[in-house]
Amino acid sequence: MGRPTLADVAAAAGVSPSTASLAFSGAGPVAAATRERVMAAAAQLGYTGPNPIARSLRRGQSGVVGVITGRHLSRSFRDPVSVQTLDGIADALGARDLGMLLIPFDDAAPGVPQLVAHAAMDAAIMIATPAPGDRALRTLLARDVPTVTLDSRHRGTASVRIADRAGMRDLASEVVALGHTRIAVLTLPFAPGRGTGELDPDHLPRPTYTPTRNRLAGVRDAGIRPVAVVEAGASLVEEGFEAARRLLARDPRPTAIIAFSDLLAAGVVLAARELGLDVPGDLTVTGFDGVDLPWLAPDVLASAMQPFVHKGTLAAEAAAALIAGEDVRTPDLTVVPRPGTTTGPPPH
Amino acid sequence: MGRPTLADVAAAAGVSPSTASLAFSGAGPVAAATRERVMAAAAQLGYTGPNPIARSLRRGQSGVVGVITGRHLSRSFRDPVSVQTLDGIADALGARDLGMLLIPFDDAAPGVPQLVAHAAMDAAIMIATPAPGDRALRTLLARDVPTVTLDSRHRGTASVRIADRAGMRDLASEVVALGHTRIAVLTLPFAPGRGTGELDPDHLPRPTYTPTRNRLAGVRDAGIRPVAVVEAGASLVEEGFEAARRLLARDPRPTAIIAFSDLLAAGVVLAARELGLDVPGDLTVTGFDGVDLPWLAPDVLASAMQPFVHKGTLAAEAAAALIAGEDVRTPDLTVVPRPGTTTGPPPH
DNA sequence: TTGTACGCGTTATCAC
DNA sequence: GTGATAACGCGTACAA
Repeated sequence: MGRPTLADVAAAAGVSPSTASLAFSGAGPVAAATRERVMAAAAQLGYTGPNPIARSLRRGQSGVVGVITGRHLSRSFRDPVSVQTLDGIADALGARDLGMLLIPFDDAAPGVPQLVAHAAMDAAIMIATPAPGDRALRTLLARDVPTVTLDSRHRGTASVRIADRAGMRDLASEVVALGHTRIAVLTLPFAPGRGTGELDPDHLPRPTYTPTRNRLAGVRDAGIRPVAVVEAGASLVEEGFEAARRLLARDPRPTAIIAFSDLLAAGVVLAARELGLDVPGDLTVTGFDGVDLPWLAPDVLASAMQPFVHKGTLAAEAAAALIAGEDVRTPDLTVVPRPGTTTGPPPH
Repeated sequence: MGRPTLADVAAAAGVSPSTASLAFSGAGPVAAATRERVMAAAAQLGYTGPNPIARSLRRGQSGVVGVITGRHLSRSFRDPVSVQTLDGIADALGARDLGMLLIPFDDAAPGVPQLVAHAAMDAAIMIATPAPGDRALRTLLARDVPTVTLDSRHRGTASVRIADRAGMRDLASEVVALGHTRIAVLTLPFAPGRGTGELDPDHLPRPTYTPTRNRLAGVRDAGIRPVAVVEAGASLVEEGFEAARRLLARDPRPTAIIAFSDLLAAGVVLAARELGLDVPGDLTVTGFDGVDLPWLAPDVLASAMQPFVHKGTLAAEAAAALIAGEDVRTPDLTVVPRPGTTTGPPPH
């Protein structure tokens, strides 16, 4: 015989299955003596508790929240942004005894992973901001899995958003206030699957990717008309490095580069160092996100700090609320300026 | 009416439930025309595939592997060692369409999380090497969840292990060959829940924590009789820093410090820098693990590189094999020396 | 090639 | 406080 079932325990204890169930779940009135007998029988048979799958079937809930990360977890794990978000999610889910099922997915790759389409989950959180039509998101919605997205609003999902437009406006305004006029912008991707490339500052397409759109709007809100715009293919130090080489080769050289993420900005700083440029003496650099990059010492990026952990926590709480059938409305989070050491007046 | 079931689809298509099931799973002969009708009915009703929970119950498998990490994922995510291991696990599980359920657990905290005790999983992988009697491991074994551990052997589990004793012996031998005689050792914890502290080199307890035991044995294999031993409370840069301050305050000062992890060794290098000591001119430092610490530049730690990603892959494959009911025997992995820049002859 | 019948292990509901 | 019954949604012998 295989694993004992609750029915076996009940039989051994001389009670009905329903009573045994109550004894275990504690969800009903059971005489202390009866409970004792049930527990004793369970111990005797080596029964370690209700089969979680059967319980899930009966209750119609799996107790699991799917967390959709970028393909290759290595990237998510190495990216300080995802790490903090995941951390917040893990904390909040754990506090509710909800499981966290990690599902790597990349919309650029063909096919939809089995797990997105078929894994048991009561709700899902998409770590990466999905573009409109994102296949994972579509699949989840088709399955009626309540979904939480970050940074962007989609039909049928709850979303946790951040006031990044205002944050970028404030940050960019400081650059303007310092006297810069030849300002270049290094953006995040405008849409999934686009490579790195230079754009015409006067004819920028509308980014479908929300964070890019908001931050671009923030730059404009600050009254900046960039002398050059480079779109990075991803938020990576290497991308920032390459883009900065292009921007810094221009004549006249920009006196400030506004990057849409700290990782990109870090790449800019490294490129400037390699060219023998002083930051901020020769070049002002700003980032976004407010992550900790000790290896960039002695420089500390001027940035806008996002509350990533809190973002994760709110996302998980939103997921829990969706599971409970509640309506979810999450307030926009705000970003906090971080002065850093990478801004200064333009060289004359 | 709620979500449509396979029975609904079958009814709509005018076939029996079993036929509809076969049409979806593809596990039996179904006429093309019949399949068409079933799929059409499914599309019509918005049926997105078999309910994963019911399917799990029926098959007796959940398709999920639990991954037990240290409490607070932030720590695991920030620790380059865990990150690489998780990465390897994620890759190998994903390739098999197995879900990865992340379960934070700390044996030092009271209680066993619900998830360890009650989550549905076909197998588990413990990222952190469990000490004998580890409560999560005991719980998993009581549940008959096939479990894979790293670096240590336990009854009833498969294990992926590394030849760290030999690796440490080789590394330590090089320090000896350079002529050092006043060698201090900075170890990992001997057992869970112990704090930082200095130990008597002549009366060391036997570490219950396997990696510590093996690396200590490796140091002895190299013929070293340490002048001082400090046990770190955890593999953290800060711990290494504090321990190094103690060790470097000794008179006569050790000329070499052998640390049991790169993070600890990095802390040692930082402490040496703060004291104005030259590495390796005044102090030789070695680490273990072979992780990439760009922020320590220009120093690169002499170390022994563990194949963490591969370790994770093997662990996941072992888990899959256990699920399939196969016997698992994983070969010991070897470590590769990394020369680094932190070793040299002792000052005269 | 298709249909029937049953069981996976649990829990909600209701009667006693 | 306890027990009988049904149902959660599916897969699979087995019979047709």
